Amino acid sequence: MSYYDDAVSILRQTGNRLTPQRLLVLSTIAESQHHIGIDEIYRASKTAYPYLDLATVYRTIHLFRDIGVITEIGIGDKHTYELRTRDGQHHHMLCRKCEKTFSLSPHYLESFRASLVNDFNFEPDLDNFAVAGTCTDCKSKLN
Amino acid sequence: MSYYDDAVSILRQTGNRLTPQRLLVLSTIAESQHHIGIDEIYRASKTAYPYLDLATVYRTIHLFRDIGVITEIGIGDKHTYELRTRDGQHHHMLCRKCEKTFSLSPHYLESFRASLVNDFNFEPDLDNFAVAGTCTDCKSKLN
DNA sequence: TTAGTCATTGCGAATCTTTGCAGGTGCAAC
DNA sequence: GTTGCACCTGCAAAGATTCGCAATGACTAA
Repeated sequence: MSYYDDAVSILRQTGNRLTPQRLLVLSTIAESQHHIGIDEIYRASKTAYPYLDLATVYRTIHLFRDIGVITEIGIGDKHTYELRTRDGQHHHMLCRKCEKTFSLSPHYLESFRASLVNDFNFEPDLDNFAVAGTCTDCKSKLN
Repeated sequence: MSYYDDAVSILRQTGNRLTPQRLLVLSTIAESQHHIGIDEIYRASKTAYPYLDLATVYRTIHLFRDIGVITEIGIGDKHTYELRTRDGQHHHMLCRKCEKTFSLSPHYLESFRASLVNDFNFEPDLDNFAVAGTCTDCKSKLN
């Protein structure tokens, strides 16, 4: 349960309170094996605590995103979320056609980041990084 | 008025119709000097044609985005739009603190794109590309 | 352990975005 | 110039997201 300790310390460090609702939403995301959407987070969490309000889920998700506990991935117009772990840091490629997602090692972005820092003194926040495009399978199906 | 010709031909090529509403929205975006949000597009276009419906603006914007006539830039949770010109192709860096945006030449992404194509045979769509981060000014103010 | 403070919650309402449908209209074919 | 048809639009209603506020409860300090 290291995600729990990490998240707790981040919440503490940033001066936020540990509430049952937040921990519930956190565990729902952590236990999901894939990216999970707001609606699913709400539904799953609500079974554990029926008084949970949708607005609270939205607020919690945005908080978690802003303090770096979770990663937001834009799939089309829909947003999904995923726990951000200290070690397993990765980015995403997602296919516009089949909507499958693929992981991407951070090293692919390192030279890009370096050039922005060097040339513009701009520090990009690439934590929530996702590229859309066309995957191998869908490319071959095009012919 | 080359944006007009470009957009018209793209609409034609993709089998879409040229309607007054679409041309109106197009010109509103083209005449705006900066990124422009849905609400502003609606307000400005509605003065020219009061029957224009918000739903039509949304549908038009999404169409334009999907066929590549405009670029969508996510600023925080808000989306803004900008005309995509053949020659002046560029990407964006946007500062989370001051919300200013900066242009980025496509060449910064070329090696990134190339490595995705080589290593994964994944063709990224980087047309609508924007990175968030911290700009020079805001970085220096942090101290 | 207790009390006080202030962030957080649930609720309802406001706002923003999308959808379904019936009528209108661009455009291709004649 | 006319016609036909599929695409578009405006409208209204649904769905998604955010906001305002009063009550609650997590945390700090003693």
